[in-house]
Amino acid sequence: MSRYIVRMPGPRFTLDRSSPVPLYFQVAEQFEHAILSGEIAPGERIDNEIALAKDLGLSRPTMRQAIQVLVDKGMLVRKRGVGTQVVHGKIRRSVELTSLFDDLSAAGQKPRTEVLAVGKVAAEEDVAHELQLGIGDDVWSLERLRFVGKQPLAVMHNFIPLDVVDLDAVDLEKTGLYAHMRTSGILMRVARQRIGARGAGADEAALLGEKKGAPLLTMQRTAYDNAGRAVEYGRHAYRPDLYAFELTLVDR
Amino acid sequence: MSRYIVRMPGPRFTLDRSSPVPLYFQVAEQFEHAILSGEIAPGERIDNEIALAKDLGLSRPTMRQAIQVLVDKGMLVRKRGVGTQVVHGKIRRSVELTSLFDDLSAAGQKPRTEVLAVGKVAAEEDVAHELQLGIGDDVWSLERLRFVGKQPLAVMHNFIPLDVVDLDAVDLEKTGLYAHMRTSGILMRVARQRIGARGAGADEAALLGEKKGAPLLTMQRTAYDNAGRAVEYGRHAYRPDLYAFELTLVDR
DNA sequence: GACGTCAATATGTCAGGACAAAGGGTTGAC
DNA sequence: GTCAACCCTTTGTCCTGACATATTGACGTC
Repeated sequence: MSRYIVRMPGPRFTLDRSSPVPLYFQVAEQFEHAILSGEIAPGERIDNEIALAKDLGLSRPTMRQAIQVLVDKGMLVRKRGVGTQVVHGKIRRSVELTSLFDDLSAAGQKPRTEVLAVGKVAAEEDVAHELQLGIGDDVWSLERLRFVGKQPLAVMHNFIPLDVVDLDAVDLEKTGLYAHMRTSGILMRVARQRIGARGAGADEAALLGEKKGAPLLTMQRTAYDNAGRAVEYGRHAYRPDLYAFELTLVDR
Repeated sequence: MSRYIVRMPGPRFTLDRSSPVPLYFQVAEQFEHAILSGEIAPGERIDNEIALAKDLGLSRPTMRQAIQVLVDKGMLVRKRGVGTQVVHGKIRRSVELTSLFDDLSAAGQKPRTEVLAVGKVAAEEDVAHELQLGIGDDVWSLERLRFVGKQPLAVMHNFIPLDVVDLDAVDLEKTGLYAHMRTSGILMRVARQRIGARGAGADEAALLGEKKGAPLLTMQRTAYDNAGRAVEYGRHAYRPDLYAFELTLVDR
C-alpha cells in the first residue's frame, strides 16, 4: 500500500492509491472536511489547481475533478483568472432522493409508522397517468401515518405498479418503503416532486390531530428507475409546524 | 469558419469549432434537443462514448463532458459495462436560483408587481441572523404584492443589507428585485431555501383575497454571493391554488 | 496624475492514451 | 440442465500536454 502524506499551507491531505475510493473523491472529502471544520475559512482562497495537483502528486484533471465535486455542492466557487475560494462553510444537505423515514433516521429521531391500509386498487386517472399505466389497472395502494415521538407528522399515500415490488409479505412499519424497494433491487434515479399546500380534509385532520381546513404542506413525488420506468407515485401531507423542506441551490 | 456536419444513426449533429460556445456544450445542447423532441426515445441507448467521439471528431474526455451535462440534468443515465440511456424525455427545469418574476416571465405570463412599502428598517433578530448583521442594524425592507393576470399570487417581503444595492431610485414594479441586483453587479451563487406552509394572517389574507387562516405556501430564502456574503433574505407567501414548487431530483 | 497596454496568473477547454472495474452474455464443465 | 468461469463491451479513473481566455496589477506613456 502506497501512502503519501502531503503538507500544505493549511490542511494536511492523505492519499491512498491502493484504496478503491477514487483519488478525486478522497481529495474532495478531505477538502470538504477542512472547510466544514473551519480549517479553511469562508472567503479564503485555496491554492491554484496546478500547485495543488503538484503537491498531491496528482494530475491537473484529477485535481479539477475533486474541486468540481465541491463546486457542485456549492462550497467552492471558481473564477477564471482569479482562483478558487470557499463560499460558505455550512451547507445543508440538499434535497435528495430519500424519504422522510431516511431523513428522520439520519436526524437521530425515532420515527414510527402506522400502516393504515395496504392492498390492490384500480388506478384512478392521475395515478395511471403518473405511473404510465392504463386507467383501472391494478396497483398497490399504501396508506401510512408517520409519527415523530408521539406526534402525528404526516399522512402518506403511495401507489406502486404491481410488477415493481410485492408489498404483501413486508413489514412496512419497520423497514420503510424506500428501503424495501432498494433491497428489492429497485434503483430510483430520478424523481419529480411538486410541493404545495392546501387545507386539511376531515379524515386527514382527524389523523393528524388538526382541525378541518388547517393548512397542510403537501408533496407529490413520482420516482423513476434507470430505464425511465415510473416505479412509485406518492401523495403526502405534512403538518407544517413539524416539517418543512430545506434545499440549497447552486447557480452554475 | 470550419463547420462539420456529422451523420449519426439517429440525429445529425453540427459542430462549430470557431464558435465561442464550448464544443462539449454544443453537443450537450443538441443531444438535449434530440431527446426533448423525441428523436431519441426514453429508454433508448445511445452510442458508446468512444464511437460518438470518433463520429464527431472529438476526444473522449470532451464527449464525456457533454454527456455529463445531461446526466447532471437527469436526462441520461450511465451504467458501466452497459452504456448510456435516456431516462426521461420531459424533465422539468429544476428549481433554480431565479425569482418568481423570472419564472412567470419565462412561462409567457405577464406578472404585475405592486410595491407596498420600501424603506430602511432596523433588523429584527432573525433578519440580522440570516444576513450576518447586528440586531438593530438598518437594512432595506421591501414588501411587494405579485399578481398574475388580475389575481393576487404572492406577498413578498425582502430584506437586503444597505451596502449591497440602493433601492431608492429603482422602479421595482418593472424590473424585479433579482434582475436589479444582477445589473448592480451582485452575483448570487448559492441560496438556502425553506419551504413550508401556514395559515394566513389577517393582513395577508386581505392582500391575497383569501380568508384569515387559509392555507398559504411559504418560502424563505437567503442568498449568498461569491464571497459567501449574505445579500438577500426573503419571506414569501403564495396562494397554494396558484403556485407550487416543482423540482427534479437526480440521484448520483 | 490619469489612462491605456502588457504581462503574469489562474481557470476553461480540448486532445490522446492507458488501465481498471462492472455488467452481461457465452461457453464450458459437471 | 445448472452453474461457474471466462470474455467482451462500456463506462470509470487517471495521466501528460497544450492552447484559450478572463482577471488583475504593474508598467509606461501622454
